Amino acid sequence: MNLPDLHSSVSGAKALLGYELIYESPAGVVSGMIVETEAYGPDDPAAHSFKGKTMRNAAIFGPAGMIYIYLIYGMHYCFNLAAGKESEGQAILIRALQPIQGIELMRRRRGDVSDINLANGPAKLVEALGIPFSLNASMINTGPIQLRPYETPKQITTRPRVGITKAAEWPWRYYITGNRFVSRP
DNA sequence: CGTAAGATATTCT
DNA sequence: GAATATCTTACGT
Repeated sequence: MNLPDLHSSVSGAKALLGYELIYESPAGVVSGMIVETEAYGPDDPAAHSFKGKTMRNAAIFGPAGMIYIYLIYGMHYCFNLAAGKESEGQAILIRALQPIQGIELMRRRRGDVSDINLANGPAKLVEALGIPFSLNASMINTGPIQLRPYETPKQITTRPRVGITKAAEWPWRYYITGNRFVSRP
């Protein structure tokens, strides 16, 4: 297997940087290098799993490598991977990609934006890759979504997570230092 | 450069 | 009724 170390959300968030995330659909192959992630849970008031399992978040409680896709603000989808042991409720949010394959397809899906803006945000990358919500609760590397090593980051920057109010000071956001495709350097 | 508003599903109070 | 792991457009400095 080409899976990174997902034994916890924090170690997985760091290990995923530099991996290539690939989605193969009938429309074509699109992929990008993961340049920014955030860790959620366990015992994390900002995590969707904190208040227990619901219909929406059940995939977080699956085995490491299960895909969790959720709808936020009624409009945007975000892509996560479950981490840790089954039913621990840990997840890693993929926040930004550097486009590699299928850039023309991404441009068509994202509309009239500059290349830097194709996938430099959690909802942007889902739209750019064209990942459908139907892949929620499926496993990475067993279906159309694949992960493989691409590049080893030279340096990783650690910062507080973006867009949350609970546990906002926890430094669980990681990105490749100096990469231009990070959402908020 | 900056701040503000709008879209609107799911969950919690 | 209010908040939320967001993005885009509009408008003020």
